[in-house]
Amino acid sequence: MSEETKSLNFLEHIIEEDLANGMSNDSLRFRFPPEPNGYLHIGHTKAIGISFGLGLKYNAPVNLRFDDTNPAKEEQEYVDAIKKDVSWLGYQWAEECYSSDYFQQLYDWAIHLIKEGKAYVDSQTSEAMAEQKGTPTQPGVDGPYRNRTVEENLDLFERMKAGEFNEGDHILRAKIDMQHVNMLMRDPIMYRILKKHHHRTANDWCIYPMYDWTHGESDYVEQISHSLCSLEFKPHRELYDWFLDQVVDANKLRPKQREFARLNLSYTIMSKRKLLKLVEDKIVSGWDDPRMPTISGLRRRGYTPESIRKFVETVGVAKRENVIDVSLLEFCIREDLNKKANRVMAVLNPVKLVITNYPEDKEEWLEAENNPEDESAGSRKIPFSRALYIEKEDFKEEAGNKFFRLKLGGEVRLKNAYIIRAEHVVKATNGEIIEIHCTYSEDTSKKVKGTLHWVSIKHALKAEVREYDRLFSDESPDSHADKDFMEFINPNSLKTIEAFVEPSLANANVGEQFQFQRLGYFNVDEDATLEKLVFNKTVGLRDSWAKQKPKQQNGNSQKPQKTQPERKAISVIAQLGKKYTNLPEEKQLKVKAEIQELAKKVPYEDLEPLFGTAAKKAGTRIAVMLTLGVLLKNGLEKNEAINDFISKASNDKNELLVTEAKALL
RNA sequence: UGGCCCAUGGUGUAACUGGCAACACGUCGGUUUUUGGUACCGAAGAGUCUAGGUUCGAGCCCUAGUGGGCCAACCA
Repeated sequence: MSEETKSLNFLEHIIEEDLANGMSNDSLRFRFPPEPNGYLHIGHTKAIGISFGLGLKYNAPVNLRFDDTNPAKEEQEYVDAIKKDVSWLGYQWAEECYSSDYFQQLYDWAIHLIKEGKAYVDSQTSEAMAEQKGTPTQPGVDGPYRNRTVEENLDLFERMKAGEFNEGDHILRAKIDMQHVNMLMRDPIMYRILKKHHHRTANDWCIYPMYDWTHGESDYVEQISHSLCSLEFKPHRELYDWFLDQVVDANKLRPKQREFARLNLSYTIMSKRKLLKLVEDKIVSGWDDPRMPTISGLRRRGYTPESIRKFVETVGVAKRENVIDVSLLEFCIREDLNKKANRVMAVLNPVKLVITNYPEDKEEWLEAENNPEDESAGSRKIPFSRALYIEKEDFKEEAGNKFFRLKLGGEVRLKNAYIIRAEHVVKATNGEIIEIHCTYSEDTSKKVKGTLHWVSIKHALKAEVREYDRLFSDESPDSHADKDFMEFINPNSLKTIEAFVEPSLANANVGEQFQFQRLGYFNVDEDATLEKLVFNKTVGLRDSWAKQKPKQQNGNSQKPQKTQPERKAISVIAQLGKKYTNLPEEKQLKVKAEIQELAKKVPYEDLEPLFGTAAKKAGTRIAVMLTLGVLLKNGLEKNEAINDFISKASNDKNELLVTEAKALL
């Protein structure tokens, strides 16, 4: 088990430190706390992966806790969907918890706070309270009800609970500090009246606790050691700790909140509210539309749990804002499916190909390997006959020798079958090629450049294939202050094609995944019926030919990559010098030579200012000295500044510098 | 007229108590190949936002600046 130890992320460092400081491994406990008000998306996967991943790593329990404190937005449907998604991802929670399980405890603690004079009932309008709250740059002011007596507060709060008041009449607030620099500490609301049916507690309660009052206390009840959430909760930490301070028992574990940067994916959005809009506006067919970044969407699209977990792991955890390129997600799914998906042949944009020397009524069933990556996948038989379909793209009447596919007079291999030669084409009146006539040879041992996939027309099955493109045309659609994300909707994100697939697919099951050879990975959509197959394109294969084509079009086109302006030689030298004294001798020689080479390009005007380099920066001075040496050798006259610089350096305490200086004396 | 957080190749993440900036994706080239896939080999690409400071030595510590993000819902 001497696997190379992977470096730890900052959360793991925190845990290691806690462990080193005496926390026992047994007290490690994590939680994933979604609000059941929508579907989970790829962004949540990161949070899930972090907490559950830590649970796996430290062999610690992880709770799934539904943060259900707002009955106006939450529904059982979402609870079920979330549970399904988390288990589908392959994680097992220790306990299924609900914030609503703690309503009574929270209420009791609230009473305690009131009695301590740390919470009070406010009876103003929300507008009035907002006004008193101030702004980030202006302190707030105390409201008129702030100093109600404990008795009055107790009485009012009990009557709030008893349902005597209407929504909005009163709220319970913590009494902290209206002038606090952190807005969240300006007497935050703990309870509001909500006369709504709750999906679990039904009508037992008409007062509901707010997030801040609930979250830390729930972590405490569950004895969560590390409560991990995304960065926007950082300002809440102070409140989290304040609320905890009011109730913790010194003998029990005190949870700590730590924050990480949430995941952003290029060309998509990650906000539940905005995703909901796509659903409501019928831009997509539902939360599980294969174009959606939801877990259910990705699942339907053909992403595997393994690939998503790999993705999250690869992405890492830190505190910096990030936008991850979708290409990484695509890499993860390709890598996984390459190993798992059986290969089949399907033609998406067909053109008819007739093998003129193949008998009209003959058919053969040829052996085809199911997966070259997996011997145990075995093989199957596929039918071959005189009339086939191949991809339109795979034939050109004329083409250069970079084109490995079929052209007139050229030979190509039909995958798992014979080698054919294109003899001539039949065109429609509009010039479109409608048939390619070929001859075949049974000798399959010959080397040819290209191999094409195909289906036998007589045996092929029709299938609907849905190809997806990104939903948005902008890399970061919801981060434009001046534009709405809806403006970037890609109108062509779904393309439906009538395709022809090999007959072995007749009994493919919903969800089953295949590689359509040379095209990509596809799975059977749930819309498929006995009569009609429906496939989703999960992701295409890497295609280095597709990348070639644009290059050829604009001739010897220049790369789109930005060429960086060349750095000034002197700044490179200074950079190199900085580390000079720190290097092992061998490398020093290398760098020295490098500096001397660069020095040839340095004008004296660039060099002189560096004579003033602080005495301490020996490395830089050495680099300057080396450069100067080259300039002098190339005919530069010594002047006062130069002599001064050299003489000072030759008396330096750094031996390397002294050596170089003396060489110039 | 504030507070907090962040800053390393195109992207993301590393770099242990300060000591030769690494890994993955992507890009480019090559080898193999009955998938222009896979696998394998190789290359380019950052000198760590800027300016100071501490140090023999700074991506890492300190100060200031710059840039970005977050903070004013009876949402979570």
